[in-house]
Amino acid sequence: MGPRERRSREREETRSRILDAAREMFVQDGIEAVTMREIAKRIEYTPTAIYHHFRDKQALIEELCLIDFRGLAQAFQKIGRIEDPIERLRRIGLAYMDYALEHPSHYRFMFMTPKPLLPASSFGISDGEPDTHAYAVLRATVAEGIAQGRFRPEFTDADELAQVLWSGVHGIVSLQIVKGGKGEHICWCDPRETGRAMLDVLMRGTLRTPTAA
Amino acid sequence: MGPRERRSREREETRSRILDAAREMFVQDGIEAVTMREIAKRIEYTPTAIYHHFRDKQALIEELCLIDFRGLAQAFQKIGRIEDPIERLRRIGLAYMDYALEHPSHYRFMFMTPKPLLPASSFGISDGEPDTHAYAVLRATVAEGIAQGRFRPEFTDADELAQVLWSGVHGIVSLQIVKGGKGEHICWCDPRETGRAMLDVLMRGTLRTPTAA
DNA sequence: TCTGTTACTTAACGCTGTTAAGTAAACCTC
DNA sequence: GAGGTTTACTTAACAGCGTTAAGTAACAGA
Repeated sequence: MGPRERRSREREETRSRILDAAREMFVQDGIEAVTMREIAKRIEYTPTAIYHHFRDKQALIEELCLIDFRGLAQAFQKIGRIEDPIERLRRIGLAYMDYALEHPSHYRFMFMTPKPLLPASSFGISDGEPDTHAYAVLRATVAEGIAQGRFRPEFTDADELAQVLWSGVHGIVSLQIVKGGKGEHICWCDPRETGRAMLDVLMRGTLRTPTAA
Repeated sequence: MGPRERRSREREETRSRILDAAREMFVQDGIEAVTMREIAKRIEYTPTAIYHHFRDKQALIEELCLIDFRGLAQAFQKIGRIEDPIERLRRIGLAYMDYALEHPSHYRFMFMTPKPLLPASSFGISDGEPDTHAYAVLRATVAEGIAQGRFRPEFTDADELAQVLWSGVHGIVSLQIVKGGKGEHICWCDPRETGRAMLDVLMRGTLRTPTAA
């Protein structure tokens, strides 16, 4: 615990302060309100200082989202203990929608914004990024259901079925995030309700033996 | 046909040239590549000239999208002649997804980007904007199906059911637009295929008498 | 011919993300 | 302990953005 450790600990500390400031602005005012200058001002540094901790703005926000998405990964892990793969799917869907609706800014950045093509496993976690990992969990669960013969016979491709299910819940939350409520003439229903309805529809539409309503 | 008409015709002409230039950049390089300065350069005007035809960038692109979305409205109108509301729903879903996949930039701007709160029927068309109108068509068709007792008894709210169906197809195309193919580790299926699968799932999940596969 | 409107340009403002160059302190080595 | 290197940060600037105030030159109508 010489001065070397202290230095790198201090470095990590300002790094965290940058992330925390960015998070606050990010969730409060949305992604377009996050400017490097304002993040810097909030922590009383110059904008340039941030570039010693993050390659650019994209990388900063990406890391922020990745960190915060670990919450979803943990929720998935807990769900993973449920035996019945179909019940597991249902719970995964609910957890996913809950997370999206509670972190709309994060969700928007991760799943509603095209990335400028990140250089393929840009940092440490390799292909363990939360989104890819989350898809892997979904796909595995779907595959388990297929193997158990729980789905209708036309669903043989785990990727296709997983993507249909993902699209269903993604559709609900993304439409809600971008159009929900506000000035629209459309009378938007409670997303938790339509979300549950969607999940029911997806299940009844894909399962061989429909569960009792 | 005095010089007065000629003047306003000329005005309309440069207005169209702005829209055409913007459209070209918009579909080719995506929304973030559209800068006022480059649009102006392409038609050999100064950036300021554009502001004599459009309030700001948002209004320009909005009008562009609205114009181009008339193609979808026309497709919906043709479909409207089909008698069976369920078959009509299916066709509406297919037309919607086709349009989205053929005009990803337009779609992204219209349904995947939060608007800075347009001042409620900002110009002429009032609440006849294509997106609201398209939803009205969908909702009416759903309501017709409900009235005919075609859906499962738990679906009584036309808005809720319409939003579930819309979310289903929106989920497919929006996920495809933002994540499709590219560098991902996920093995993405052909969106036309997953789209059809989604439509089948939605129908089987909502209809009282499931159609033959 | 005069007057007012119209379509456009020039020049600028304030903002953005980003970077080259400089500084001052802390560290390691001799 | 002196010298040199590394580190964390600042200063100052660049190029680009959307947007606007003010000016200009051509044209329309009286």
